Amino acid sequence: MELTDRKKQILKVVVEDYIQTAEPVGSKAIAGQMGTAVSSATIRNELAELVELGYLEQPHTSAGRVPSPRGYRMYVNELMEQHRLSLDETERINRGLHLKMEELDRVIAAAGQMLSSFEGYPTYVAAAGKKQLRTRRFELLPVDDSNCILVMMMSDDRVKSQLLRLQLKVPGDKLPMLSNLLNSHFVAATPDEMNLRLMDVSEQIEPALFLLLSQIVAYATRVLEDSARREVQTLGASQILRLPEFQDVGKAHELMRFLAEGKENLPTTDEDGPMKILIGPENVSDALRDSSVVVASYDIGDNMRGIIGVVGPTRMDYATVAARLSCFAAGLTRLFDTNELPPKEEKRNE
Amino acid sequence: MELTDRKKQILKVVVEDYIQTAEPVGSKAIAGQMGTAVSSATIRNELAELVELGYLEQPHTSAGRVPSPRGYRMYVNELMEQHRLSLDETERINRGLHLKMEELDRVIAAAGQMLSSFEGYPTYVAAAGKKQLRTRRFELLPVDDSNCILVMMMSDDRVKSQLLRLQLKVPGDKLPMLSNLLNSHFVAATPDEMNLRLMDVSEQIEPALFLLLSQIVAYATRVLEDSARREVQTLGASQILRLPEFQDVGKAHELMRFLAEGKENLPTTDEDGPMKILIGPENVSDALRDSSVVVASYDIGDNMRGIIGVVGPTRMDYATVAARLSCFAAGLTRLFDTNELPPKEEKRNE
DNA sequence: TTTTAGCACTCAGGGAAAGAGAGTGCTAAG
DNA sequence: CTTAGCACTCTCTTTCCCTGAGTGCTAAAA
Repeated sequence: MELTDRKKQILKVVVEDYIQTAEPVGSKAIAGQMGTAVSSATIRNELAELVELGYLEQPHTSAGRVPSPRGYRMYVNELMEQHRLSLDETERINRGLHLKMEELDRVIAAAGQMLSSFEGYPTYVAAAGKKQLRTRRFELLPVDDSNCILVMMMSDDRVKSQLLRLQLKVPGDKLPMLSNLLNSHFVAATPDEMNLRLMDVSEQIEPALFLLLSQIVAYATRVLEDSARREVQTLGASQILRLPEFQDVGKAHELMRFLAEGKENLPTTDEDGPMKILIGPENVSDALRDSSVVVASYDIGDNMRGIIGVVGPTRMDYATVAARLSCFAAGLTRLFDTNELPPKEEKRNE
Repeated sequence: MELTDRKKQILKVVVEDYIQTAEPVGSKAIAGQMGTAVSSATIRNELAELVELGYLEQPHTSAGRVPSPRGYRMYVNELMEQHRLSLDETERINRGLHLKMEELDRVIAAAGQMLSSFEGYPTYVAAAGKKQLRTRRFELLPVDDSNCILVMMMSDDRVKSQLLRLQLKVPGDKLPMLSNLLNSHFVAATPDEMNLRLMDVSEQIEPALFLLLSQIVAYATRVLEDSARREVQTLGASQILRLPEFQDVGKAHELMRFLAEGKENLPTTDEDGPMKILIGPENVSDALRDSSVVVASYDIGDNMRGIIGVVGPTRMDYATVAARLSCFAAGLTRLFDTNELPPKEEKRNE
């Protein structure tokens, strides 16, 4: 059943009032905030029906009304007005994002930190490769008798390097040979393939070199696997302690533990959509059943994709949070866009 | 004035009982726990004097006694018995430490995480170079017309690399020349010196190369500075919510904010000592005034030094915490000892 | 002089009782 | 369909009282 316009209007007022005050909203207050002049009694009748329909809840008989998850959902889907960020704020966000030019993880973490302090809620961020990473090129640089440098370039243009401590002395002039071997046999390989190929060449080369080779392959495998792993960082978790819904230490503890330990289970955006809102029980994780999550995704160059999300009480200012989040996501995508702004080599850092 | 043996014994009982229960300790309970048979009345007299002397406090007239910071200090300095970890536990710690072989930051963070879950308190970790880091060697590898790879080795044997996006096309055959220039003019330099030297060579080379050169120098400078910066990580902050002293959300919030935002001000060990215990008001930071900190340091190879610390209520089990912390510090030092265990190149990772 | 038993006293914590206030549901009139 | 009026409900706060743990003091015992 479709709600009448007036019911929707009332629902909207209730949600927005409750978002601000965290107190059940009474009929009189609603009447005051509604443009059209209707008496509180009328409102009361409407409220009773909205409760009936499951959009509102009543903490106890003689209290005001509180939105139910379903009410929030309706609000988010139909009632909520697009919040327009002030130019000033957009500016501030973009400026903040451009400030830092460091390693990928840190830029993202800094963004999450900033978002968290804007919203007053905890946030989380993560980045992961879109497709399986592969090796692209190897280079071995001699250092001295017992050390050499391994440089490895990956399919997403990132470069990793590492000092290799040689167990057995390998004459410097063997390195180019080994380097060639790597580039001929171990390029464009996924972690799984690496080890297979290692088997293939095992008989072609002398044992001393093979030892070094397997050391290199092990390192490369780990780097590839590491980059594939999506590492979630949470920021500003302590913010929840400001909120009235977490004045109960037990509840606060539960959520904070989840944010610290179970963060891998925080929601992601769907494949298609750029943003996703999960309200209360819509969350799968038990720890989030009384909270809401808004999460957006952004592109990191062409090969990676990241997410940035906000965790808050169901009584969250969805309009503003969603607006800010889009702004952040857009800003990050722009920041990582390789086709723009030439002097940005730093962003591909690791 | 020196305390009598019996007073010390009583103080010890009070501290240890309070550490366990977090409840003020009464004279009767003390009488029960003391080996020598004395009546509670006698204890009461002694207690009154200990309060007089500032070793104990009384929350209110008719409550038991609670150790004052001074009491804890006395306990830590003289009364506390060396806690001996069980072999099993030492084993577990060392096994846990050896498991991970990743980037430095992560190994350390993993150690902090483990420590935190052992103690049930928040922990913090950090690592920093002992002396100013310098450049040691540069290498430029061609990729294609508009990209090349910069490899840079530092005085602590770490290697960093980076894809450089060239603003102007630089013919591949110019790279060795540039590489030589770098190795002849920019080696063994601190960040400050780097820029000075850049000035020196500015006229010797053509503008296109100079642009690239300054890009490289900027990158190198940043890397050197980054490595010098001591980045503190805090772990398990939410643990405090389990403690009775932080059932007050306000207090919990204050400390958690500090752990998240002011962590740079967390105490370090002194130059000399390997471990340091700070009790309540001995802490400089306001947020730690009601808490205690135990911090230990460890060596990371020859060039770096790290700290690992525990934050808890003044009512902390100092004996156990100190013992575990030493074990962790020793384990980490051993883990990072380059002169041992040949196949460990990974630990010098970044 | 030190220790002990005895006893009155203090004070925090918990529970019951009472009052206030906000808000509802219902009824009857507009 | 809307509104005014009114009785009713329920939480929250305050107050009061009681209980119990633990003390401090005094006077006797060692």
